[in-house]
Amino acid sequence: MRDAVTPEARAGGPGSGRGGLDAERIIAAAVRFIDEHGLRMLTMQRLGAYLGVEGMALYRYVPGREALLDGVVEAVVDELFNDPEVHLEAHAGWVDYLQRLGHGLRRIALTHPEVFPLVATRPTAAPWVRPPLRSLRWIESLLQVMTDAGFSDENAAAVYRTFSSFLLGYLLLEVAGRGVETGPVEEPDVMPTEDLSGYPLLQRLEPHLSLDFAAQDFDEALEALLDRVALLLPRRRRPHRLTADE
Amino acid sequence: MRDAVTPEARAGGPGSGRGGLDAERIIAAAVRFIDEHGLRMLTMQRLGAYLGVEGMALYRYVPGREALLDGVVEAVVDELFNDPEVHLEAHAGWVDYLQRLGHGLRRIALTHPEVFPLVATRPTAAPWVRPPLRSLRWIESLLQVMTDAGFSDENAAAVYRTFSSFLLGYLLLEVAGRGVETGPVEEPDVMPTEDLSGYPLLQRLEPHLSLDFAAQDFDEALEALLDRVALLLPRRRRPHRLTADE
DNA sequence: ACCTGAACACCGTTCAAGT
DNA sequence: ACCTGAACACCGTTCAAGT
Repeated sequence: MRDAVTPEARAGGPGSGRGGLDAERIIAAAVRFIDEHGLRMLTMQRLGAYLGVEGMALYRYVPGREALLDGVVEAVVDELFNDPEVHLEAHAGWVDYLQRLGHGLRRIALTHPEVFPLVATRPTAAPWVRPPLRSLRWIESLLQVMTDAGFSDENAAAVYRTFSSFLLGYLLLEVAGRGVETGPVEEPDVMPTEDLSGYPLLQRLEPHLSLDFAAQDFDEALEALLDRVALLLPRRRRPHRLTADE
Repeated sequence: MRDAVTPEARAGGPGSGRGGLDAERIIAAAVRFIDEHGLRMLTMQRLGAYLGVEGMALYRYVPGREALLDGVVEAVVDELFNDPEVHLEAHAGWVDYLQRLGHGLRRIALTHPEVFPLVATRPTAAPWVRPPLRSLRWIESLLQVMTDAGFSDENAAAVYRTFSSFLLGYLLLEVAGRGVETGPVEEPDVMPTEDLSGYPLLQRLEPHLSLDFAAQDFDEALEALLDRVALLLPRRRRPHRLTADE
């Protein structure tokens, strides 16, 4: 629904184009605001100020705070459509497809770590829509690819469920590890490195527990999941792995 | 820290024992309040009323709302210590141990579906503490069991990470599916069964997408995870599966 | 047409005052 | 010793009023 972008000169503030509010612009500003200041700082009045306006002005374009957050989630998830690494059409088999999709969602999580908990935990439109893949278009696309690849309806659905919970758990932890308060919380008030006396193994293994095994873990775990999924395939239709030709 | 339970006659209100507040009782009431009314209804004043007192009275025992929520998370997670199905000591090998632990956490999630999102997303005491297994005692115990079973330090830590993200993703989705608003949200305002025209596969597969494959999925996925973990073991030390002796 | 001031009901939190 | 009233700063939200 691409509407003519009004004036938008008058650079200046972070609202970037003070000339004319509209829902889309407000939501985009909310995303940036959360990226910069964290979810718990987002207030109607502060978002208004961020856009050079009083908070109440936003209500002309957005039904309320909850709807705004829904819009934020939708906007962030929709970035997947503009990710050049993730083509809905041009994929080399379902393994390649799921890998691209998984990495695309991971990129979103890492680009908007403060928004991702919202993507993960906001109620979905229907009970069978599971975060973080919460766009009907993408769910349909995934089911399409899987059934085309020879998976039964049941198995295609099971893959969607498994894939969702894998991404949700993995990315939420990865993002939480990067110093994100995933709830509405105060300053972390950094615990003075917890007293680990009485926990000898925690002391010894602490270096191994720190995140930053993240990228590697992710690929391995995704690989394992895909291997397991491959076993669901009825015949000898093993996926043509990452051979770039079609 | 079992302190003499004061009067507590005067039954009546849901506060159950109006005779004397204290942090423990307030936290327990908060857990019950969230179970009954949902997280988004929990307010200092409403919790006060629930306990037969004005909201401000709580501040004598609890530093503030955030600390209260931390207490809620801790209390719920600590239920694991009283779960007769989960014995820290009496386990028949690491597979049995991880299965009991996983099911114990699932039971917690299903007992307190409205609290679990808090368990899942609240910032942890240290960056290497990963929800939902966020008790130092349990993490230590898990690492102990795994290293005792012959896993290297690196692998024991990797198992903790993998296990955590599996449980987090799986249980958060399961709980979200059971009509829980996992965020601070208004009435779900049940979408009038979304328009699925244009999404033929979603229409066709919708029955397969509904949750309630939950329990089965969980066991299967946990099994798969444990099989994968078993491959990390150096020698022929395959776990003695569920033989109840010793 | 679009924004603002003032107002309302509700938060979390503090503290002097009551009992 | 323990709770409450009143107050403060801040929410989300509505609406009559300004421009």
